[in-house]
Amino acid sequence: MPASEKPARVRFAPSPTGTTHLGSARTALYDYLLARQTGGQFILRIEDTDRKRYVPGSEQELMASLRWLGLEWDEGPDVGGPHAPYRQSERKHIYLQHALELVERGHAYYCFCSPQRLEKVRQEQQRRKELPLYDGTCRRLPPAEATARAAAGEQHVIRFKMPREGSITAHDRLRGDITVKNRNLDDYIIVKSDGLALYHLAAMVDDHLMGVTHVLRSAEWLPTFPLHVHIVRAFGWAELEWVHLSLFLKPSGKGKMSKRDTQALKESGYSIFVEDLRLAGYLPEAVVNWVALMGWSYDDHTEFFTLPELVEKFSLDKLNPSPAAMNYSKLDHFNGLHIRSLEVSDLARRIKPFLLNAGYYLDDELLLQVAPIIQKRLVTLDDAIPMAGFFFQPQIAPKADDLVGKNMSPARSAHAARAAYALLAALPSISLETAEEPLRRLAEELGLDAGQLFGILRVAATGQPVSPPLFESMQIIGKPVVLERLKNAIAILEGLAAESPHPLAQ
RNA sequence: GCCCCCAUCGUCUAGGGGACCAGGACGUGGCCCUUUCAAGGCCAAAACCGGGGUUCGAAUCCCCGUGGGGGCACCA
Repeated sequence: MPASEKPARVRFAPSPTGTTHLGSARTALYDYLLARQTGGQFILRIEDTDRKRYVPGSEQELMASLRWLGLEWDEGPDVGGPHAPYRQSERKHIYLQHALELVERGHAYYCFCSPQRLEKVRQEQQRRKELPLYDGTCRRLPPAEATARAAAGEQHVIRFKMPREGSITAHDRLRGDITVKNRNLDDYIIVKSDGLALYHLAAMVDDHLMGVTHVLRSAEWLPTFPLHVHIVRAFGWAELEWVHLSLFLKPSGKGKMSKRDTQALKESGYSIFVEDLRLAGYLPEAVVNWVALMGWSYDDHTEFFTLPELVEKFSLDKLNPSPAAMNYSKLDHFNGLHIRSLEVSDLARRIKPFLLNAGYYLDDELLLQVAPIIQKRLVTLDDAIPMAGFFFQPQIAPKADDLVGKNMSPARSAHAARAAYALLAALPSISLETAEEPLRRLAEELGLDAGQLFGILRVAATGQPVSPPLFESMQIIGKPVVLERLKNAIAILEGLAAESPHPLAQ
């Protein structure tokens, strides 16, 4: 185990504004891995300071998705912890108190400008192709006057008083030192007129109060990163270890996912939402494995990882700063790999809800027999429905054309089926051991390829031209039912032969 | 427009001055195996954005271009 990091207290801090997507899942995964690897804590904090964007139910979905992925947190809104509450909307007074401290110490000031005026200023700046920054009107107010006006109840916000000169250098774990001139930074609003803090203040206050050591977040935060460091330094708090993770790009690699891309992706059967992937039959193990490898690598030859293995092998030093396009065919590959590594009973357990959902009556014993023969063939759990649904249907309805053997006439197919019926009927039971050899000999006697005969039997017994292995399937279906279905197939083939316009065609 | 980040096969990546006519994985093509479909095995095609430096030597370090991406809210 790499002991390079001290016990890390990390936080995953999503805002409850929508459905959990893969980018969040990866951040949470890395948080979890770092915490578990170093013997630290994984904190879940809900950043719900913007009540306008709050989506009811998203918090529940978020927690369900994290738990589905196997990422349990040590402290959070539902499990509590030493720094509760873990929901920012419940910590309003804490932020306000800290903002006032900043005002008193000259690092922040009251601003009484109306949103309308600010909008006008911004438009003018943009027309003049300038950086749209606050023009500093209230920054020049005498502090005593500003405090008096605020105390008198005048509408106001609190802005951070950005130094006008010089620059700030902050360290990012993946990119090294990042230096920005202070004049390119704004006097950001840190407390809104409703008294609630913005992310910039709230997150920094919480990270400090909660003893967070490492901040892992998306690279989208890089532009405001210097502001956050300014705030931390204004308070005189300990510097954090900043890790800005690479962005996730849409599969084409051209930019991040938009609403439209998200919809288009769904139509092709994939999704960036964890919930959708679960519903589509992906294993949490596969999603974790796939997402872990987008922006992180171990060595050249190992790519298959379980969560415990990732806890052991993960390292911040192997993180890659460049944006990564999502490769869904690789997700499919990982899903197949993880499905194949499952115990049969586990696989059966996971397939069950998909079969049930598709309306198939479920016999657990039967499912346990079916699972091993489809295990190598599944890409998603959902694939079990078209692949093995017939096992759970009392009736099958093979298509007449499918029953005709390859390069054979209906009459000849019927003849072959009758011969196979006689052979199988005489067997004590049907299995690979008992039926394969005799059937191969029969094919030879009939002048057929084994594939031609087996094809007819496959469609007759399973109702479909593509199925799990024939003998294993027939064994599961059972001799009486196989014979009954074969009889039915013979009847269909004979009917087809009777109406055939080419009686001589063989 | 301004600020910031990034830059190796189609995609995810290894590589941190000589071990690289650049390795692995997905995908693609071919072959083998084979009762269908898979799985598995083998093989192949496929990349260091460009230009300058530094150096005996650069995919690797520096600079400049170019390209791509992100951000510029009383959102997070």
